[in-house]
Amino acid sequence: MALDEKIYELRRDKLRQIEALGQKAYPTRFEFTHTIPEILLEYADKPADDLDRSRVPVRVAGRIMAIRLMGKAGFAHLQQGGQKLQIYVKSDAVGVQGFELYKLLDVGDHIGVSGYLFRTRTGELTVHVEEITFLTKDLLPLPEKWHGLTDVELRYRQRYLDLMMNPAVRHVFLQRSRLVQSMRRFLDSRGFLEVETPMMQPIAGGAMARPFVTHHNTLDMELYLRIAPELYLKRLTVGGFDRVYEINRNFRNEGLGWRWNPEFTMLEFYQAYIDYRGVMDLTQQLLIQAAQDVLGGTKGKWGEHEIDWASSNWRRMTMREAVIEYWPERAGAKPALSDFASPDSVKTLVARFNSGHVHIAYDPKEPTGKTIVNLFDAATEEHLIQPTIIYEFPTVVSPLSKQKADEPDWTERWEIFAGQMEIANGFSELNDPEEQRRRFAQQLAQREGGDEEAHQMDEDYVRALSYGMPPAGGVGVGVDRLAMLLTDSHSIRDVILFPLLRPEKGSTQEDIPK
RNA sequence: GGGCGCGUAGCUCAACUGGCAGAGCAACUGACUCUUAAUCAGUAGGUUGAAGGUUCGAUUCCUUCCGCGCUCACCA
Repeated sequence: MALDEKIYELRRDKLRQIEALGQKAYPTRFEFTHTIPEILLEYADKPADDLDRSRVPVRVAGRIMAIRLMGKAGFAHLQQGGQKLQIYVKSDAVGVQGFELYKLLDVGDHIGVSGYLFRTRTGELTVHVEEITFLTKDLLPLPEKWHGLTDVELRYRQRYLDLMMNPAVRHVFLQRSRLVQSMRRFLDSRGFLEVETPMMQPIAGGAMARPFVTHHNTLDMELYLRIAPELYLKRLTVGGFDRVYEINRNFRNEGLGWRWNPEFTMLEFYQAYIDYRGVMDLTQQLLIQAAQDVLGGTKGKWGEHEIDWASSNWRRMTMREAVIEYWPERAGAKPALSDFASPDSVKTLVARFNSGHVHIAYDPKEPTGKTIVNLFDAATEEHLIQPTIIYEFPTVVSPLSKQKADEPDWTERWEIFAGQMEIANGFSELNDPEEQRRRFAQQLAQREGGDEEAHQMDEDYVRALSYGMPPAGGVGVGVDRLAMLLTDSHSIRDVILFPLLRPEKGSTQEDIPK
């Protein structure tokens, strides 16, 4: 028998003894006067004399995180809302039966106590307990008390223990919640309507990624988990919702990594009658507001760096300007704008870039715009720590964006980078149905050329555009990555409560031997 | 899929060059009515991830497998 099974049995036995003392094993409620955070807020600064004079009566509940027994008295710490409060239990005050109950308690149990507040000799605010109410038994032992839980796998698999034992982890998820609230407040106050669009889609559109596939039995049809809500949100702008947004999960069947999780949360919003410049400004404001709401200021620690979200610290440059700006010294003289103009000149640029130590893959068959994006990623991404807006993206990688009026090979599209991550993507929405059909056809050709991520044709979407979609700007914001940046977390798994893990052995039906 | 690293008690970690598998916490028993990493005395807890190999002898060296982490590739 493993130790935790022994402890389980021992504690079940204690639970029976607790019942024998007249307590319910799993009571349904406990009336409290304060939460532990409320008590700390109200009485943390009250001197001992005041407490003795007023004898503040309290009823509080919490989980026992430490317990010390000394003959006929003892101390314990209760935890609630991530905060701890000490209780003092002595036989004289709780009676023989009450003290028998106290002796049957373990670290991890939930109890409620009533009594009054006082300060110990060392000055710690403490509840002088007069009655203990047993609430719930912890049948399994908690992690070790001062090293806590550090095993990364256990932290993710048993996040509840992680949250219980590691206050910093709890704080990250509180911050994440604040972030989402901030974004909702920002958009709601500007007249945006929050909507929910399909997660299961017959065509996985709106981004370039491999989708998850599932099957609906009654309709006997293949469905894809969405890779983006984009095409549905834009159908809503056709329907007359001029300002819409959605905060929800996307699913992409790709690799995992420090900034990639197969399911991730994205904010997408669309506003009619403004272009990519309009949503660029709006998104910058949204991010600054979010930073202020989460950080309480504009500056946040990011590893060895400090990211400053203040508007004065943002930079804006075109993709081509960025490649020029961050062109590595060892690759020779900086390119000129004209070097991006033709397939041949871009090919020469790649050759020059690769003559340095860096090397990017180059496929002569791929469209020139794709090559330029590869060049951009290789040359600049590591430099983009502070908030930076990169605008004007090649048309060939932007099948849903409007072209620049004077340069049809380029679109009115931008991305925001910070902490070496892409965190937002926006553009003037392509609303010409015929051009949209041509772009889809172009994507199909790439798909036939072996690009599994190329966009699929969506006839219903083209039909919607044919009814006339107002000019609009739209944006996607990676909520998880933004949460990482605002909480100094360096793995996306640290901002997702239950990140995807390989299933635990013995956790599924198939693993159980017959 | 490639590379690097890790796997020892429930948790956090030791074990020298290959030589009797250990400590703290948690657990159990006892003492203790202001402790807070409570203290003191005692008890129990292990197929060292698995299988095989080398060796008088393997936690240690080798091989394969399993699991996990990091990283690269894929991810516009």
